[in-house]
Amino acid sequence: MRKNPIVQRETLGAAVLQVRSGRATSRTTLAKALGISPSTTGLYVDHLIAEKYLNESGLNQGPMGRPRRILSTQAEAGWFAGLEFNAQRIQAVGVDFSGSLKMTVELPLPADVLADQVIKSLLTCVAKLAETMQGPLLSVGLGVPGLVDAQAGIGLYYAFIPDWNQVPVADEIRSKLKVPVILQNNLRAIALAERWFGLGHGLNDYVILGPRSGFGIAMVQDGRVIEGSHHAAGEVGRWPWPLMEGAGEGKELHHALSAPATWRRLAGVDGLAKLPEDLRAGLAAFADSTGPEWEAVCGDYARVIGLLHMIIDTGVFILHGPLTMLGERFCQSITDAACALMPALREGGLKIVPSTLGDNAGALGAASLAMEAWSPA
Amino acid sequence: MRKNPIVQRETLGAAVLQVRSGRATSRTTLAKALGISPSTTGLYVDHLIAEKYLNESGLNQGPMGRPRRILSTQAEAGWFAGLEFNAQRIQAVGVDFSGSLKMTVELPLPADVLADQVIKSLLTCVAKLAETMQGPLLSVGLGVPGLVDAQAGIGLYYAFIPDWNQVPVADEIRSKLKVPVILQNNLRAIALAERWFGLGHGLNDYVILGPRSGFGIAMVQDGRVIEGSHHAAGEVGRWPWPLMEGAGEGKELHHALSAPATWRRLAGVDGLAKLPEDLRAGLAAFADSTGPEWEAVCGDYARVIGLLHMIIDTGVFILHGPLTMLGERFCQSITDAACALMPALREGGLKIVPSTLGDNAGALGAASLAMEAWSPA
DNA sequence: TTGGGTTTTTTCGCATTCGAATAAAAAGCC
DNA sequence: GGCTTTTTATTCGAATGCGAAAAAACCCAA
Repeated sequence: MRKNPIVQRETLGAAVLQVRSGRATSRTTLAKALGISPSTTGLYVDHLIAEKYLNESGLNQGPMGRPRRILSTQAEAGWFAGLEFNAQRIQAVGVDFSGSLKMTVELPLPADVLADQVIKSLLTCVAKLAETMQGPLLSVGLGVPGLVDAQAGIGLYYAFIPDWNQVPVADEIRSKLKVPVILQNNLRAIALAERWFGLGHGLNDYVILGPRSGFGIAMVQDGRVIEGSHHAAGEVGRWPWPLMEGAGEGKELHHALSAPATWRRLAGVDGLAKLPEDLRAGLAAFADSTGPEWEAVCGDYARVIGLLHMIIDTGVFILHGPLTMLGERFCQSITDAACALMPALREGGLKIVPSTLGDNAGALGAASLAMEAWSPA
Repeated sequence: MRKNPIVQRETLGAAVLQVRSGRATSRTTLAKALGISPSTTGLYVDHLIAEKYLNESGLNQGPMGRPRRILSTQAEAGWFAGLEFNAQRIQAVGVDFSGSLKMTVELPLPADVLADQVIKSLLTCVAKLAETMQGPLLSVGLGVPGLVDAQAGIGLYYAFIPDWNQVPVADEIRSKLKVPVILQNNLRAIALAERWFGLGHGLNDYVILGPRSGFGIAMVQDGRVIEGSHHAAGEVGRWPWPLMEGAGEGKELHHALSAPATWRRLAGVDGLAKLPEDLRAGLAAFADSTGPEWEAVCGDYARVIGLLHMIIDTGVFILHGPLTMLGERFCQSITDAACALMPALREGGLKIVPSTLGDNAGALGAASLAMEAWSPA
């Protein structure tokens, strides 16, 4: 038997993350992934197995040599809650310790909802999840709309909930549930969701395009989400647009590229026209569209994405939200238009792809937050 | 006496950096800055003093308690070379171990210079510096124009030196001088120069605006320079401009905002007009200018900076290069124009300042690279 | 079946790093 | 001047993490 006392909780958490993500499958690969020695890694793994967070699930014989003892996360060790909301609804997911989505809950919010009630409803969602999820709740991730101070756990501002100003959501929920609560902006949470549940698996640099009721982006550089000095990185929705004309009401990127605006432009109707009941379906109808409207929309997207690409020189743009219904062709049209407008992009390898995640990407991202933040007691 | 054997070279280097920058002035503050225990810090400092890299320069009595034993770097311990070049000239600086600029060398390059001769000339510059600098050369930093793979030490591409393609500059120079050689793009080196010699002292997030023969930016986020997946972050010069018109020859940001273009626009002459002999002086003449040309130039700058600000939400923009001759008022005009065009910026606290560094900022940045990379043998 | 080759895991001694306690150096205060 | 208070630096035992070497587990070939 080996010596027992180990303490670095943070490293234990990191080890679990590596195993859960599949980046590390054995003690040796885990050692490399964590950058610590194989001997120490052995101790950590022993500890985690003793505490029932990990287990050994068989052997993996390579072409030669002693086979690896495969490590995997113990699904029953507990679960993570991912909560995301906007002014209309809360979406919540329960994810087991292995990182598998087990349950989704959706809760509509009344019109003109206030911060207090949002928090209460968030707790309701967790309670609902807890009814079916196995084991203890380990931590909670929160995807919050608007400006967010992730470090402090405070929701700074959100236009569509009147009193959403300097709300210490994280503390409020932590005090009720007695588990760690981690906060992040909606869209930045989605960036994490891509890493854990979507296309961002092996990626270290990518940008999330989030056209919903407005237009914003989230950037991942070197594996880290960019926050900005004022927590406002990626808030490009208030770019004046079209750029060269003067500023004015309605002349912002929000009004040109949001999901409703995109539908209106494709449908060729003005701002007063009623939106379809189901916007996603409404958009899907245009998946095979052509013509000047299509060109115009793609052109605007191309311009914005082109500019972004030349600034931060990232690898991939992942399109999110309702507009994914427009499919691959939409992304391809944008790529083509961008390369036509900006010859420099041809070499740079511009790549735009629709996300494979659905409507609950935000909640999944919140769950990712929870997973990334957790470490054993 | 304490025990002697210490090995973590990297930590020793980091300790010297903290002392040199003035962030740490005593053993205790150094311990905090490095995130290691005071006891260990004591050992490291002893070692560095024994090796003549640091010394104790008196006491600093606080309001109470035992006074701090002030640590400082030993200027005579050696020196760093900072080299920067473009197609016209090399600039080189010698910086002593305390980080003080001691010497500058400038060497013009012949027209149509090739990579080989650039490298030879770089070595000539180092030799010239070595004649007067005291102590051993410790490391060399290189500010290279164009695309650069900093990690690999390779100059990838530069339009104005014909055979500047995949040049392993770092290795070539290292093999001659037998000291570490660190590479970085020109403008990104300037970003470091601001931190060590200029306005970026306490800053962790800022953007360098570099209008010279073209237009590019360098971004520092959380203390780290952003490189981009293809080493091309900040290469915004090929943005189509004016944005909404189609692409075309000469319709790029380069051609609107470069230093020569700015002069031409302010002077109201077309692209064929001859540039003044001394562009800096020529620009300085417009420092008190007004009128539609001034407005137009500031408007374009305002648009670009505004867009950038909303994307990466950084704290400060530092203007570099010849246009600093236009002074504070230029920056103020841009700020005003940006806030007029983009109401969102008013809250965000947009701040634009001219750099206090002169023409040798690139070389100083290269020297900063050298300092940051060095650690004792 | 036995022995070499290869890769993973563990053992074991060592030493760097830490923490708590101690010493040191000054100021203020009676 | 001695006392306490406060902050900085050092001492010293304890222990975490590392490296080298050994052990383990598997393949393959003779």
